[in-house]
Amino acid sequence: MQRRTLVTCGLPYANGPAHIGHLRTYIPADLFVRSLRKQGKDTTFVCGSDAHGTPIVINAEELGVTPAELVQKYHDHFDETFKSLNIIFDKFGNTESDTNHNRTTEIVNTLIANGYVFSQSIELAYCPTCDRFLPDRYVEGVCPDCGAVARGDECDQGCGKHLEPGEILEPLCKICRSRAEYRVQEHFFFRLSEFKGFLSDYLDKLGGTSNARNYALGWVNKELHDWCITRNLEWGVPFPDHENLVVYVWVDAPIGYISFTEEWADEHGVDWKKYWMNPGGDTDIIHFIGGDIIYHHCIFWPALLKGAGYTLPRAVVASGMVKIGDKTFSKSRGYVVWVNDDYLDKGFHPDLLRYYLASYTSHTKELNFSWKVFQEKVNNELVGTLGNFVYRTLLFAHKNFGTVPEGDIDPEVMEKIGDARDAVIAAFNEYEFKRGIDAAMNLAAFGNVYFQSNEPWQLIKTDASGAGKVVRNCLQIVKALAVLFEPVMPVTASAAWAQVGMDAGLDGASYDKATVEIAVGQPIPKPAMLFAKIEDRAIQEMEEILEERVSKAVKKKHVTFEEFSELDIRIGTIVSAEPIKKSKKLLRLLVDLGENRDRQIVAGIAETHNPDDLVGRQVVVLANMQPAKLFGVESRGMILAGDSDGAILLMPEREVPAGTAVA
RNA sequence: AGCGGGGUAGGGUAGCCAGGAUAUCCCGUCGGGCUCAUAACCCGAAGAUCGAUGGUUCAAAUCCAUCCCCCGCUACCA
Repeated sequence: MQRRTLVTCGLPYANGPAHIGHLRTYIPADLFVRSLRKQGKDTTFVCGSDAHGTPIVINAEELGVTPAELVQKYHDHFDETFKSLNIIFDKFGNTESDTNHNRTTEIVNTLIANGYVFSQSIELAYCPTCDRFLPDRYVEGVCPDCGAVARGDECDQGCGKHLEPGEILEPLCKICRSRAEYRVQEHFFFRLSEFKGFLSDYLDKLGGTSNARNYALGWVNKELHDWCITRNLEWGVPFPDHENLVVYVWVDAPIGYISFTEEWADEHGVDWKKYWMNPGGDTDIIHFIGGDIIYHHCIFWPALLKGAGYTLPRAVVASGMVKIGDKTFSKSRGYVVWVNDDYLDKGFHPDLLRYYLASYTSHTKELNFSWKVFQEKVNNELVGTLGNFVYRTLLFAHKNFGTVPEGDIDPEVMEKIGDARDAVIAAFNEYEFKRGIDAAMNLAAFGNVYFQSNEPWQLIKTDASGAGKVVRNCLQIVKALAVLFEPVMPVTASAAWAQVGMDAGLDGASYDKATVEIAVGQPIPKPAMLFAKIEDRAIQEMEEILEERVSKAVKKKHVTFEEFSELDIRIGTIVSAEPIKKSKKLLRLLVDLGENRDRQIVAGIAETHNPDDLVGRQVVVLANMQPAKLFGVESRGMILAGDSDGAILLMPEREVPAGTAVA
């Protein structure tokens, strides 16, 4: 009995449009699925929109629409965008579907029945000003373990520990910056800690990429905390018997993988349980995800599945993140390239992007997106090597023969093709997409050498059958290239396939077709070029768009005189200055601002200024700066300074009384 | 400072997990060839103490240790 494979992609969050970063996961996954099918493997490919969670609720609120409307909008957007790129899922679902609600409820109930869920009354951050319980990502406070400033769900700058709701100290509402208070509420927890031993064994055997496995093992070897799986929201899957609570989005999102499979199976008369309720059975589940959600897929998710008795994933393939111009993706800073606005709508062919993203570097490494590199790869590799070989071969064949001419296939040529095919298959199966594509591209380069060194354009004058033989060998290579490149560039590969006169489509063609001798007499129609060069102008335009987006993002808005008047800027005299322990940049200053008491101000000038030299100097101070604690020292004001290669302190032209106003 | 990712010819990259004999590929530079092909293609050359030091080994870009540097996020730059 043949094993079947289920491939999934991390669910796009239905809260914004698709950008290039998304594609780093989806394109290789699609490539992988196509490659499996070319090996004759029974493969199903599912994905869908992640519909729940706080950001969607808040964003919908701001836009004046319902969460459901917002989700539908982006669901349709992703669905269309993926299709435009020929990323073809068997099912692209939505975690808000009835199937997913039902499946999530069933799994939660099973976990409860199996004793893996317990309830506990916990204190949760509640903002009296906003009148709501604060989701963890809207809470800021102090890490209970290391004392660093932390986010509600993770001590992201200190010890890196995952924080459960209610753990954080001194909570602050991130929305209105006011002090949050704790209110007691009953919540439900998943006994993740009981799965430590299981996870340790499981991860040892987990397939996929090593970055996922190693990262997760690092966590398992530490301490696993039980996991709060309920939230105060009205949008999501209700927690059984508790109408005011929904299931945490990270529970129902991956369950989407199951429910999408169910929906697909129902539509095709297949039993979904063979996939998901078949532990130790004959199904391989492979998750493709971005490197940012390894924790959820390698820790929480397998524990949930184990606890509820479902099939465990066999592999997790985690892609490296995409950067832009060496900067991390950031919508707010303008470092983003949109799939539609910046690529498809500009008329670039989807296959080019597929090629670039899959072949530039190893799948697990960071990829620094650059229009310049994109252009170089297209023009040199796709146009110069692959496109040129195919076109020169086809045009020569068409002009001189019109059909596939007679002539034996060189054993050396067939061997090269066979080697390339094997290398491509092996590499793709190991998630080494670049290596596989390089192997295919090497075959094209070999084709150019073969054509060049055999000089058919000379032979044709004196020895037509000799030229024919060379041409048939080259056509064989073209045929093989079409097969090998189909997973990467399905549209272009199909075009090449048709151009060598194959009448059946390339879609169902197995890898083995690469070494099936091309039939003599098959018509070779007039070819069209597979790839067009990308002009400098087009790239320049794209670079300008990106630059403009970045500069727009950092541009500051105008302020009114009234707004400016709210700033209390005064001249003060530094009374004392001393370094702050453990900090290399900060000084603790006492400044006379003409008030009863000197102000304590923390300034980040330790690297450029000696404390002793500062005493007695006059500086310009923003006196009504929001007080803040830096390294545990309260700062009530801000010293103004030029920011150029270190701090350049602003000073008055001549000495004035401390407290003199600046306007 | 914490966490993450890196340091391989002028630029960008592969190889590192499973250590071996001329370190990959793309671009650039220099010289040559070809003219079927999208000024494409082919051949050749120069160019790398594989971040540093120490260790393991017959053998290290690859394994171990220590250190340095760069980038990103967060964070002290209030």
